[in-house]
Amino acid sequence: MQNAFRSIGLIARATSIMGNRLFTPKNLQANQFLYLLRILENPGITQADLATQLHVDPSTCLRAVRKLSAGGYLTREADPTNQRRKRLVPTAKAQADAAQLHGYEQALLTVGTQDFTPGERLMLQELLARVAANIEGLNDDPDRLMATVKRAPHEN
Amino acid sequence: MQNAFRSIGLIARATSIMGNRLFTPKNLQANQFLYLLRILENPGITQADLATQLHVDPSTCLRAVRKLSAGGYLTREADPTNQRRKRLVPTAKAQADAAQLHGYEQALLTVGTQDFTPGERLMLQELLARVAANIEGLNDDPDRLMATVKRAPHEN
DNA sequence: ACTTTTTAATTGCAATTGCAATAACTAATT
DNA sequence: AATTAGTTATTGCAATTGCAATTAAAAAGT
Repeated sequence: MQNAFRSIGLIARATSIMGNRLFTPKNLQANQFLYLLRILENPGITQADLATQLHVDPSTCLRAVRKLSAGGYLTREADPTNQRRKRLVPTAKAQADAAQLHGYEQALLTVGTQDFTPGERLMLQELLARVAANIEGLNDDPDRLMATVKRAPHEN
Repeated sequence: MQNAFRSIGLIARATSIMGNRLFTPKNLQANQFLYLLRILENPGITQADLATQLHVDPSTCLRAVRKLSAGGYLTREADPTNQRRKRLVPTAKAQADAAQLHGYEQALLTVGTQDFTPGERLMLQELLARVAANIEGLNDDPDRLMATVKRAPHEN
């Protein structure tokens, strides 16, 4: 049996490529659909919070959001209480695509777990959510992973 | 509960960043350690096969391998039976780092599943391996995913 | 034997990414 | 109130990525 993280990497690369190919006709490359889904579910979210949710660099988030804005999928409204914060609000165009975006996510799950029992499907989602939480915990203490790597380093 | 593929994307991005940071002191950026692990486990593997295993573009694979070669981690030996095939063979330097690379993979698993029972850990690995197989199956029939996306397209 | 098709590795290109540093604004401290 | 520290968004930069097209070699078909 393979280390679970190898499978995770494979699946992530494969689905990213498929998603980008599927949505390029709508000018939604580069995982922009991931950002759009989150904004649709959290209207008014800020870039910083979105970057945290998606585990991408704030600058990466900025550029994806900028492209979505240029494409007419969202507007960036300054928060009256805090001039720096830009609230990301989906447009009607984004709302029109929401169903297809969720349909894509659901299709991935359907095909990816096509031979699963409902119980297995639920189990997978639960276990992965826990792994994600554990990995996010490393953000607050990155050295913990290093400490867990026990073998000798063989420095150059 | 989140769609499993969201968790997969999050985990993949987070671990990729951590891995790159951990191995930059050894000049192993850009997921090169993933390639090196596979080559260590499959000495003599060709670039095409490696690209298939890792689900990356052959050109991406070429450039990662080229950097590993430049860094002294492997040699590229022409296959006598087929002039085109270049067999990738790990060097002693690569062997010396093998333990640390496996240690990193193991550490990821340890931390990522720190609150799991052994049974849950095994279950996760099995379910993910099956998902990976299902997703790879899409390579042979990419339209199947599109067909599964049922919602209306709302073309531009 | 000759042509066509497939395979393996490669290159140019445009686009995305993360990191480091910066700007602008807000909060906290003295 | 003034200075310091922290937050939010941003930009320059170097590096990686996937796609499309190219080269070279092998296999298949005629």
